[in-house]
Amino acid sequence: MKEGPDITRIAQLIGDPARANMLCALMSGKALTATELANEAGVTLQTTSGHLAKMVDGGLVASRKQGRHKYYQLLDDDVAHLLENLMSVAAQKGHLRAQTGPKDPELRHARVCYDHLAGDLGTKLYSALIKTGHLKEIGDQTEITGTGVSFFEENGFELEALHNSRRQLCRQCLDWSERRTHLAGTLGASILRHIYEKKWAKRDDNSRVVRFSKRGEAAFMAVFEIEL
Amino acid sequence: MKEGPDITRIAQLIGDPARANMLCALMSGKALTATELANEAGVTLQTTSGHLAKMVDGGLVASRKQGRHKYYQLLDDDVAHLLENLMSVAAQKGHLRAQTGPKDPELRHARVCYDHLAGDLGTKLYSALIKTGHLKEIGDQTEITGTGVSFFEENGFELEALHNSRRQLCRQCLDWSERRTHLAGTLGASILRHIYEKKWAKRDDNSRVVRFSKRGEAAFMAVFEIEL
DNA sequence: TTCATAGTTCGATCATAACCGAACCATAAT
DNA sequence: ATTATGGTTCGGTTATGATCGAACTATGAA
Repeated sequence: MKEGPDITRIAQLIGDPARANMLCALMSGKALTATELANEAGVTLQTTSGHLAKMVDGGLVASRKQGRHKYYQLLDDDVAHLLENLMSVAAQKGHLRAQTGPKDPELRHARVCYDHLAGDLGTKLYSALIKTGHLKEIGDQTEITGTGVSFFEENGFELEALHNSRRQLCRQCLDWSERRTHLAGTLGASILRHIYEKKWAKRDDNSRVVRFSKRGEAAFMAVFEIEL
Repeated sequence: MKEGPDITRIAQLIGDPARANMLCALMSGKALTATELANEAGVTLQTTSGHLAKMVDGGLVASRKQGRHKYYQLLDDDVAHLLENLMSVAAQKGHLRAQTGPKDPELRHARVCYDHLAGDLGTKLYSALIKTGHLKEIGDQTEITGTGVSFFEENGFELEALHNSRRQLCRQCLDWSERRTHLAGTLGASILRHIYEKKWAKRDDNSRVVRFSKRGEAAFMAVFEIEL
């Protein structure tokens, strides 16, 4: 047999604890420096440098030099999608971390998944968009509807620009904590940006947590007609 | 950070060459014995036994005893999906295998990709379905059209049942040999079953090769209006 | 210039785990 | 019963690669 692309290399890269921690940190969508990633992974800078070189070589992360800092980020959203998929399978098989972090409940409530919203609120947003008819599912694919176009444009989204992107507008992403779908793609990313712009929520600096204010969450729920 | 499910274990399991080969072999959907998997992986039976125990423990494969044989298969289609995803990223990043096998030409012509047709014929089938207007591409997604529905139903496909499946109807799958798209999803699987039922081709027992008869291939090309 | 910070490269150490030989258990055929 | 086949367990070997200390380069600040 032995045909097909060689998955060993990619899986091996992800399968090291230090590198896996770095990749999870990069799932925040933020570009991080080598030093920051070293802290995340709990290894020295030398070790980190070696790991990052391997991941750049393997096509998982991209680097960008800025002054005397070197910023690293996930190469593209296919890599992000793969990682979330891995998390989903891992969660399903019960491979949770030995010690759950203090932020675990917050993460399950609302977190960043690369560049869009995930967690309880993310899945609820998705359901609401389907229920109000702004999006519709065709098989496992999701598309925007006529009323959806009006809705988003009335709320200041520039769909034209989103449509012209190389990336797809709507994409389903499996949520590891909820085991349900949330919305990825340029529209998903755009909604998260909208949330920040409206100051409904802001990001936690050292985690994937998206922290809504009380009023922000209420406004968010109201605009997108999300039910409890 | 260090929150969320632990992806290390799963990735580590996949990231070993012997285990990756076994998992790829199991992507054929068939249940295989430990001995068969040992041959696939090119390691002794003892080593294989150890690998399989780890993968069962890790939730990637399931075993079933039958007489003095023990059959192994992928645990569920989430695992298959994850592997597909990994292959797609690997192919995209150019991680192909070093040595090509003896059946390589046949594999490149027509082979099974989990449960659907891949290779030269697979990609040509896909192009033909687009060209005849039975499927249409919307960004990175593919959908069936009105004429497509008629076409498949006239040819005995039960689209209703396919639509109701949890899996998606049409899905693009990147072909490693052709570097082009072929059709996956329930429709893709259904077409492959159709090919077997019409006896246009049959599977090679020890590989993913799909071997068309001369007349079978001609009939296949004619029905789907595939051009050379 | 001098110093400090960010990151890389090199070499040595060390732990993990893949591997196989050999012995073992389980099922089936003779 | 005896033999053959399929699979597991155990122990020892070996290779890979993660790790860090130390020395190095590069950029920026004083």
